[in-house]
Amino acid sequence: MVFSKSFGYALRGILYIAIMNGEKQKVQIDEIAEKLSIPRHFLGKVMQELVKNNILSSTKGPYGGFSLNENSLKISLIALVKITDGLELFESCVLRLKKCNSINPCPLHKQIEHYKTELLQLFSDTSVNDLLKKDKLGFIKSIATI
Amino acid sequence: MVFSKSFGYALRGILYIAIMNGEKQKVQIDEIAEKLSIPRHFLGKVMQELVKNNILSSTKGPYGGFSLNENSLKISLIALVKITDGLELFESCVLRLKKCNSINPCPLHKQIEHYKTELLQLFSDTSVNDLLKKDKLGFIKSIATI
DNA sequence: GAATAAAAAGACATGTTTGTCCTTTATGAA
DNA sequence: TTCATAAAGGACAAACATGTCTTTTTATTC
Repeated sequence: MVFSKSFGYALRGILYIAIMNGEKQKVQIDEIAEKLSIPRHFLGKVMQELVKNNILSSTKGPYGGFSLNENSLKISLIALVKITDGLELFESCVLRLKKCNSINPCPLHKQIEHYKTELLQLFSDTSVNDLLKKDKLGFIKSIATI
Repeated sequence: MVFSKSFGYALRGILYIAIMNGEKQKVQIDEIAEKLSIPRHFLGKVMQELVKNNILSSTKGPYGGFSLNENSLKISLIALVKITDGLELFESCVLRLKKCNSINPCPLHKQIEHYKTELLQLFSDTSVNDLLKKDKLGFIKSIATI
């Protein structure tokens, strides 16, 4: 349920680039950081990681910036979480017991397992594209409100 | 979904004392820490906090230790989370947007809200006592397996 | 080739969580 | 009263997440 700030920054960054696409292909980190109120350099690291994982492309120099790949928007939320946070959240015990499983469950195992499964399903089935809506201005507002 | 280690330590600590109750009223921090493989001093801090919040009692000196209060086991999981972690997890936006709400929702708001509500409900409705079972040995094992 | 623009990369700073150590305080027993 | 025992409390350390700054690399334009 609680993901890292990196995850939020990554998702919002991708969405911002997607919305800007059409007006301009390349979007600079300075613009994204400013519009979304994200620390510029920290966002830079996050975006670098997305480029390394082929979620985004980047070009240096004048007129450079970050841009979407053909399949950028098809990425599932779970794939994004995997890059920014890893999957421990979904795979590990709430009480952080290493040996907790359905055979030898912790006291909360049964109660929690249901949520983990459902959330995992949702995040596997939902792509970044699924989150995009028609109203550009409203959408920018919704990802920009700190 | 992911709570602090303090939460896990607190819950397992209370459960351990509950299980030991009957055999002896007071349980020492050293015993709990050893049996549950929890860092002794860190557990000490967590237990202190529980005493401050009237979840447990403690007595110093020989034959001292931690013991349950009359209502210790009636405490809800949400009350425990509140003490160890605070309620931000349940109250804040997944993307950490301050102004996210049902009127002005972030792109994940609708998808996530359902889980937050259900988990909050579960944690409000479940008491520590609800987690206790018959089989003492199996239960100790289940809270002790790191 | 020189100047400029933008991402990449690495070093450093801050904050929070988690963990350790040492001293103080309270309690019970001899 | 003295001693031993156990929690309380404070100071410190390590690890990790987050944030900032500076330099390097790459690309574009002139």
